[in-house]
Amino acid sequence: MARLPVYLRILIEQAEDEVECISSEGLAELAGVNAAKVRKDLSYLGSYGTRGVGYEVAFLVYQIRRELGLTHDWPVVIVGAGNLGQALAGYGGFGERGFPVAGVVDIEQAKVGSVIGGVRVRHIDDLPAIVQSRRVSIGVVATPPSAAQDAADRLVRAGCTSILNFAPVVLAVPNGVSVRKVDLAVELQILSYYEQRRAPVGLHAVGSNDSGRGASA
Amino acid sequence: MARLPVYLRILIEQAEDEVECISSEGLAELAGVNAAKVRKDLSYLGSYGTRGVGYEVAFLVYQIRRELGLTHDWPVVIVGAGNLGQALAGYGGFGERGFPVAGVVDIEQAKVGSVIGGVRVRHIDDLPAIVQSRRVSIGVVATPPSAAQDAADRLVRAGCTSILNFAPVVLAVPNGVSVRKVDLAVELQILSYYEQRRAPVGLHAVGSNDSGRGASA
DNA sequence: CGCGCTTTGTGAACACGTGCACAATTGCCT
DNA sequence: AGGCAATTGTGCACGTGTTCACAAAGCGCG
Repeated sequence: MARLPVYLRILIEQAEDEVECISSEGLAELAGVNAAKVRKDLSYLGSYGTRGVGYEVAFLVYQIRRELGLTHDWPVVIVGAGNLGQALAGYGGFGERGFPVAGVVDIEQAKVGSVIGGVRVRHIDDLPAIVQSRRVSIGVVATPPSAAQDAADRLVRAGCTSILNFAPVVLAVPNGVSVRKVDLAVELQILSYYEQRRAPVGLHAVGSNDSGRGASA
Repeated sequence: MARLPVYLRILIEQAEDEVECISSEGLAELAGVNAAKVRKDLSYLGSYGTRGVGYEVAFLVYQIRRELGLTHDWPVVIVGAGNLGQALAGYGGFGERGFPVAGVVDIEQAKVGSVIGGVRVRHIDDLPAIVQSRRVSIGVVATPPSAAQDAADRLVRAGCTSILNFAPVVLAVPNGVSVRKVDLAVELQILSYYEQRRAPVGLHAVGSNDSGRGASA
């Protein structure tokens, strides 16, 4: 269930605000989803709330962390030290959320040696060493499209079993390797689709034609 | 349909390789989906292939572009000139795919004036002017979480009707405004979920337990 | 000119995720 | 101690998206 991470983030925020208990309805509103869905998701966890009261925030955080495998850090290695790779390495959000950057590698010698976000860029030939020594199982592909499949192959050979792919290509990987794709242009194209439907000829925009994630004000 | 952009990218690639005609099965394999799904998606476009032959690539590209509203460029404005905002602005992929960066704004005067990817960072107070003069309808939120809602509000007030949100928060927007969220940490957490399920106690990893997007090699 | 091969387009079964509604359970207040 | 209000957990119906399977339709070859 792809909603658990969202719940988790909200619950952690609530915990920081010293909220000890939250109802499914409250959590649903914060997450922008249906209350019944929240309950079903949480009950699927086997997690227990207390009827008449709600869910204990700290306990839920623990349970979701456990379910998501976030009881320990997952170091990630970034392949590709171009614009995107640099941004990802420099973006502090990964480390904070339990995904420290174990290394950044690139195929170009010219990029090797520079330091990004406290991590020195190493050559892609060092990938197996990094993956094994740091026990990395998640690789991030931040290369140009033409190099993405090679990057993925190298990650798999080095022992990574999960790949987060930012390149706009469909990666072929062996069975047992998970791939998730983030294609920024696709997101924009979906938005443009709704934009275009909104006002076909520049006429009065009408209808509640949102992307399915818009919330009323 | 969120798959059209994927088809489009593949078809454009095929066109560059001088492929003139493609079958639903071929396209399906390249896109990593079911052939029947491809046919249904394309027939939903009202687009016509020729039975016994396949689809004419150039015509399909045109049709999908039309459906997605990609017959003209959609300038975007980026709010937040931090790590992510800089990367997005510097990332050439946007402009190439029809989404030129019309401007980058930040609330901090210290960031104003610097040039990123050929675009000068301007103050967020200039947002309405940029949006109106460049006819921007898509805004990108690349701020820290705490500033994201304010950024979204400003975008909406300035006249944007679509928002691509990189901040890990649920944005509240008026009806008629589309929001799409890209949360990098969530993607990693989903991967960690599968990682954790893969080898509960470090035992022999088994099964075809992929994320639903893995392709066999 | 007709036959067979290939591929599209689509009707129908199926699976899945969603949302409602309600019984069960808990805590609180009297 | 008992009743009431609040909230969870879940059976059920519904809508959506997916997949199969097959008829319709075009192309090439004999």
